[in-house]
Parts: sequence; structure tokens; C-alpha cells
Amino acid sequence: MADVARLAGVSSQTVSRVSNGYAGVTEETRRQVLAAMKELGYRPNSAARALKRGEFRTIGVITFTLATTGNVRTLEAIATSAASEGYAVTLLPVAVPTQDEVRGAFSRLEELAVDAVIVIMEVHLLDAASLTLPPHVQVVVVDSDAGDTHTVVDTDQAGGSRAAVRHLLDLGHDTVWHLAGPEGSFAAQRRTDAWRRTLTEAGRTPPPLVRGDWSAESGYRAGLELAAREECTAVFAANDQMALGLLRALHERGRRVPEDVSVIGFDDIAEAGSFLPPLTTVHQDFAEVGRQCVRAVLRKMRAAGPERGTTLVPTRLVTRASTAPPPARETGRETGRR
Amino acid sequence: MADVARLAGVSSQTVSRVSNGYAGVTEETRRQVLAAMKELGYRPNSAARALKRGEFRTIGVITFTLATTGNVRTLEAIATSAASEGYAVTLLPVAVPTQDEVRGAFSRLEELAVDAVIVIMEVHLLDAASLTLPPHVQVVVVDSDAGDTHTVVDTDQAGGSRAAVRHLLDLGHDTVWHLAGPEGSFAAQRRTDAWRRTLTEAGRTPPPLVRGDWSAESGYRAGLELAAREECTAVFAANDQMALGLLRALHERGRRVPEDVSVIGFDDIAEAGSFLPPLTTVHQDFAEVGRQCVRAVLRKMRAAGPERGTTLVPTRLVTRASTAPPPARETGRETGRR
DNA sequence: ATGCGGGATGTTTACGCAAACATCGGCGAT
DNA sequence: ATCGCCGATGTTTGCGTAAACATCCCGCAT
Repeated sequence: MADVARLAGVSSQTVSRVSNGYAGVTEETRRQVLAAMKELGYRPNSAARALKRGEFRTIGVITFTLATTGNVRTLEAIATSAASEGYAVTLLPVAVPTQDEVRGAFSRLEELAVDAVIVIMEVHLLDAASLTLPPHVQVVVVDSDAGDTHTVVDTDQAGGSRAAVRHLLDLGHDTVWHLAGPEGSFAAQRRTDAWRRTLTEAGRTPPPLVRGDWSAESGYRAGLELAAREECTAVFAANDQMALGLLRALHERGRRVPEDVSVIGFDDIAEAGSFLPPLTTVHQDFAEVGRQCVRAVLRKMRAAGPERGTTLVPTRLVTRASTAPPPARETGRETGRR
Repeated sequence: MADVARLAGVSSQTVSRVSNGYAGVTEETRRQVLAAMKELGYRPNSAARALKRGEFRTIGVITFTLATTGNVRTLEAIATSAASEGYAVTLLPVAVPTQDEVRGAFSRLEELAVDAVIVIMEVHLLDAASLTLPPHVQVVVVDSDAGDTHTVVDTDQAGGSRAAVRHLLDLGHDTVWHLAGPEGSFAAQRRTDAWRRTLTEAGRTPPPLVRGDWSAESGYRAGLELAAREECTAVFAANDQMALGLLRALHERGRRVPEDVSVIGFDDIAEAGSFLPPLTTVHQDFAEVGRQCVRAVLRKMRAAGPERGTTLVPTRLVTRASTAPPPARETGRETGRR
């Protein structure tokens, strides 16, 4: 910086003013400084800047495995929208979802240059660990229900699930089966809860729960079970990958989709439109979730107050070919229904 | 830090020594300092540390979309292995693969606190942009062939493709069709080159190239074409997603896999084992690629010299149910072949 | 002509840490 | 007993920047 100042014939403070875009510098001077910067290849040192300013302009993101579409797309959206706000994103992967691992990530984080943290995981793993966080570091959480202790941003799981179930009921199905995600996941739990509530509110009896683990393979296994049940005409799968496995199992067992069984997914992954048949599913707006996370975290940083509450990002039902009215009953009576 | 020193009754320098784990501090003193740190909730300020040490202990990763399995898994491995070396990872997403965008990412990077950069993209987009990089920032590239101008780490695309083609030839197929990735991709290009070379070396005539764009949908479209060709008994798809679409198309057209047509993929994505039938594919060790990237970049940082060259990470053929010997010929002669 | 106000620029200082150097004290060799 | 050496600790200094304050100069009102 001193070199630039010398070359431009000004003081280092003027260089600083130029590099930070302050007003009060003559156009003439500014040009000279910029020229000098360019000639010397000057780059402001961000460490010194951070030291002086007391902020790093960096957001840390803690997440489990990047193996799930949702996490990845949320991360990507966070990175993009953070960048547009002039913030960088530092990634903290947690290998295994144990409290110890999470605690480890947070303790690494303490040493790290971040102004705020976005956590993409369930909060109960976090609670024991987060206590050691520096007080000024704000936290926003995705995929959790801890709205009372943290700021939470998430897809409107309940709304999406309700839309999915309603869609199937509206088509005339008596009830809707549910292929749930793993027990440990709050997202899965909320989808299941909403499924059950929607059915109950509509006066239907929720059939037994079938559980998978998000993977296509687990969907396939569950599908083999469901295919054996004649009375099952509509299935709401908690994500698209399980729906994929489900479709395969049904196809293998000779149950046609959507003629015999309707299938609806959740997520709207890129491939969903290419499934056989193309999958009706609940579209999640991950980009919006990421944007909201960044917005929330920046707001918290600026407001300083430990703002709480939950932001829900709406979903959208994407109707494709995998859902249709139920097959005609053996007894003709139902034709007259509704 | 001064407060800690005061509380512990030592100088701030001793606090520094303790917090950096230097030898030459009495066990007694160390304990007192640690106690004081804990009591005051002291965290070393990483900006000041970086300023003093002249390094950030951070690696920047530039990548296009995180929509592809490969990029994501490489990124994850990089983050994990960087963490184990005490480095953080800062993510720089590039929305659109244009030189302008890349240049933009690099200029953001210049302002950023990173000691090195790992680029997950093709290098020709990078060349025009990279010139403006600070000289001390080392670069390692994935998915590129620019081994002469940059350090490159990548999966052994050629070896994997050769193994795939050989596997099919060894099963007795006369030749192997290829469902290639998009023209712009070096990875795709190298897989295609190796496919063609392997066939030629084996004295076979490469059939016409069929091109997709990595997506399942494109694989499906290509599959419809291939299904129409009676003489096609073996297909090497350049990735698993296209193989998925291919399988669907073949199934739809009544061509059985593997009885009528053998299919082999590339990547070994999580779902590959659940395809119908389970997909024989070339396993990429993304974790190893990530590790090697970090290793290479750290080595370059320490060596200071602009080391070049390519590190290839070997692949492994995973044999599942989608490949088998070709159907018996109409003319019985071939039984005696070999 | 004199003084005053304000915009443009320069000077000083501190951010928090750790390297380099300085100091102190105890122990063994003579 | 004296000296020297070495390990433990303290003191000084500067990393690059930007806020705060100081200075300068120009133009305008009196």
C-alpha cells in the first residue's frame, strides 16, 4: 500500500480511500491511484482489513454429508447469495452426525474467520456444542424445528406434504400411503406428521407407515411391500429418490403407475421429470432457502439482537404423469361418489 | 489476550506460546494460562493471526454448479482432507461457465483470504482469467488436460474407460457402442478418446458415436436410438445417469439388459447398485481425488516452485448385473471363435 | 484585504498477535 | 565459590489497514 501511495504521489490513506470507494477523492487523484495499483498489482490484504474492521465478511456453513440433493442445493444457493452480498462462504463438513463430531466442527469454527454460521442439520445435535460459540457469531439453522432457540429457515414441509396428500385425495383416492424418511430426520418427521394430519382432517384413516432412509434402494424395498397390498392405490414418498425405487418395485410387480397406483414424490430433483413415468412431486425452492438463510443471518448480524423465529419457504406442486384417479372399484357403487 | 495474561499472571507472549502449543512453557504455567483462557472465553483472533503469519490457512475452491455428483463429492473430499490438515475451505461458486463469470470469481478471490486455489473446471475457461491471480496463490486443477501449464489431479479417465471397454470385449462382444458426454467436457472427451483407442487397438471398428449431455433424459433419448439397432449388444455410457436413462429406453423397447444388450456406466453413483438391473460401472474414487488435490496444493505452497504435472487417480471396475456375454448369433459359427 | 468554511489530503494510531530479541534464575562444571 | 549455560519468561516491534484527527488550500463573503 505504501508503494502504491509513493508511486501515485499520495498518502497511504488516500490509497485506502480509493480502494474502499470513499467519496471525497478527486477524480484525478483516484485515477492516478488506480493506475498505480494496477501497475504494482496491489491487492488489499484481507487479513489486515479484517483485523482493522473486526469482521471477516465470511459466513461458515456446517453440514453433514453433501450426499443429499437438498443439502447441496441449499449450500450452493447460500454460496451464491452470500457472494452477491459480498460475503464468502467457508465450508465445514461434518463426517459423522454425532455430537462429538459437531462439537469438533464448532471448535474448529471458533478458530475460524467467520462472522456468522448457517447450520444445515438438526439442532439437537448442535445444542450441546453451540454453547462454546463466540457470542457475536450469529446462527441460522436449516432442517430443524428449534424455532424457539434459534433462527430457522426451511422449506414449508408441512404445506408441501399437505398439498401432496390433498392432490391424491382430490383425485378420488380413499386414502394415501406414506413412504417416510428416516426417523432421525426432522424433515422426514414433519412430512410424516403433515401427511397424517391431512388424512385425519379429511376423515380418512392413515394406513400403516412404511419407512425408508431416503435412498432409492430403500424405496425399492418398501415398494415391494406396498406392491403386495391390493388396497394401496396412492403413495406419497417423502423424497424423489425413494419414489424412484418405489416406481421400479411397482413396475417389477406389474402394478402400473398411474393406472393402478399413483405415486407422488418430494423435492423435484433434476431427474424427476425423466422418471418412468415422469414423477408428480413437490418442488422445493432450495435457492430461496439459501437466499433466506443469508438474509436472515445478515439481518441478525446487523440487528445484533438474538432474533428468533422460523421462515418457511413455500413449495409448489408439480403435476406430471405419475398421479391419476384410482382404478374403478370392483363394486360399482363408488362411481356415484362425490 | 492481554486480559488472559493478566489473569494468569504471565505476559501475553506466554499466552501466545500456550495457544500455539509451543514447547518451553512449564506445565504449571500452561495450566494456569489455559484456565484463564477458559474463564475469559478467550478465542485467538484469526485475522490478527493471519496478518502476523502471512497465511490464512484457507484454500479456495472454484467450481461450476454443484449439480453433478463428481463436483460435489470432490468438493466434499477436499473440504474433509483440508480440515484434517488444519485448512479451511472457501467456496466460490460460478453460476455460468463463461470466461467472464470465471474472471469474476477470480477477482472476488483476489480480495479473499486464501493461500491457494483448487479449480474444478476446464482450464481453457480459466486461462484468460488466472493471469490476475496473486503470484503466491497456488492453483491445482481438476477435470482438465492442461498438465503443462498447471498442476492437475484427476480420475484416470482413460484407464477407466479402457477397463470398461475391455470388460465388454472380454465378455465376447464384437464391439462396444459409446454414449458420450457433452463435447465441451474434457472428461467426456477423454472417455471417448480412450473408448475409440481401445477398440482400435483390439482391431475392432468403433461404431458411430452417440452423444448425450450427462443427464438421464439425454441417456433416454440416446437409448431410443440405440434400441433400434439390432447389432448393438454393448454400450459404454460415459456416466451413470445417462446409463440410467439408457436402461429405461432399452426396457421400454423390449431389449433386455443384460441378455440382449450389456450396459456399463461410469462414476458408480450411490444409486447405481439399485438400478434395474444393477449397473456395472467404473468406480471413481472422488475421495482420493480430493485428498490428492489438497496434498498437491499444500506441497506446492511449501515448495514454492511452480510444480506441474498430472496426478491420476485410478479407477476400479465394479461388476454388477448389467453386463453379460452377447446373445448367441444366428449363425452358429461364432461359438468357435477365440 | 481578511477571514472563514469546507473539501481534499496527510499523519497518527491501534486493531491482536507472534517473531525476535532481552532478561532472569537455577544448576552443573570448574 | 564462581562462572557459564540454558530453559523459562518478559519486552519490543511490526504485520497492513482504516478510523480519527490534523492540516492545507481554495473560494467566497464580508
